[in-house]
Amino acid sequence: MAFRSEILIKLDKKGRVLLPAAFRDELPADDRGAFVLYHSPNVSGVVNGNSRMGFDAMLERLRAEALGPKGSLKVALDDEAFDPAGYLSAGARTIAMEPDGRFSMPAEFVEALDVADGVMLVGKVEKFQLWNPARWQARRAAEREKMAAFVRNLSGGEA
Amino acid sequence: MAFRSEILIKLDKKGRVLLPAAFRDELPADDRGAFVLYHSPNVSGVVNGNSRMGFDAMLERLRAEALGPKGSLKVALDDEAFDPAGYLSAGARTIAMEPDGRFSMPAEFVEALDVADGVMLVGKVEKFQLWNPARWQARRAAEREKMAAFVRNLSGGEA
DNA sequence: GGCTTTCCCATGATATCCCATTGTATCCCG
DNA sequence: CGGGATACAATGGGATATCATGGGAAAGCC
Repeated sequence: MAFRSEILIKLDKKGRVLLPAAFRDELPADDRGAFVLYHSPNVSGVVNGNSRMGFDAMLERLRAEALGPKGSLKVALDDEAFDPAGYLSAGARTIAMEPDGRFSMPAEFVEALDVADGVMLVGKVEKFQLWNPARWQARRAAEREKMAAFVRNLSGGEA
Repeated sequence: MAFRSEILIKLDKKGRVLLPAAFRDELPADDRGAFVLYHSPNVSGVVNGNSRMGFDAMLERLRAEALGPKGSLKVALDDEAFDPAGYLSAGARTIAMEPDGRFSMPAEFVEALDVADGVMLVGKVEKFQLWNPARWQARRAAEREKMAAFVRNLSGGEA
């Protein structure tokens, strides 16, 4: 399971978006009818997506990391302590797809992305992202620079 | 089963509140007609909600954890010892829904939340919370900071 | 008999279902 | 290897169902 490629998809006047076949094929075989969208925890204007399975697994790792083994009972009772998994959940929505792979984009995400008639879907290995197409172009240009620098600094075995 | 998303719901002049479809769908298939509301054990102004099943399971874990294997017998007899599960139960109410998913909010919760015409429902994975909308905004803003810090401190491979 | 609670119906907005269209990729067959 | 036939991906749009909400009528309850 690995999300790849960037695909520009129409947002039609009924608010529907198609999850491209390339992404649908990466959803678990036994849970193809729905997936999860959630606000990026630290970048505004970015919405992340994953399979329900993938999202839940991430929450679980998060809690294990943040709270230790006895965390589950504490997190169930303590409403004061900060719970990163709870935070992400609040910003997440389960999205059901029609048989043809389309879904209606919740208004909150349309606003967050500030998109009007197209959404850029970007594969990020174990998750994917939704971007405003123009913003993604800018981001992508910036990342190209960083990637080049990263490769340059890989100081391989060669002199 | 995982509660997600935040939804603002009207509290109408008859004291009714709708449990949104997104939350109703997370209730066990064989127990869709009712759920449980209970006061947060450590944050005033917050009311928690869960399926009857989920709430009971939490109480059970609580007793097992707090009192050990022989806890159930002890708790049945010892009225002197403090029983956290009993405490939570006292602050809990089973809420029956109408077929359309609405329920009438008990006055004690309306007071605790200090709401007049709207309630914010927030998904927290294995339970959900009810908030005064304005208070939730404040809480959410604070948590956004904490989340960003949390992500920052995940000390990736970068130097 | 007023008051609250429950049941039922109404309504606007949204989401879902279903069918149609177009373009591209794949297949099949000689 | 060409040349269509076929399958599937992406999109549009009408009809229908569901969601969230308001409000009237009926059924308790002191």
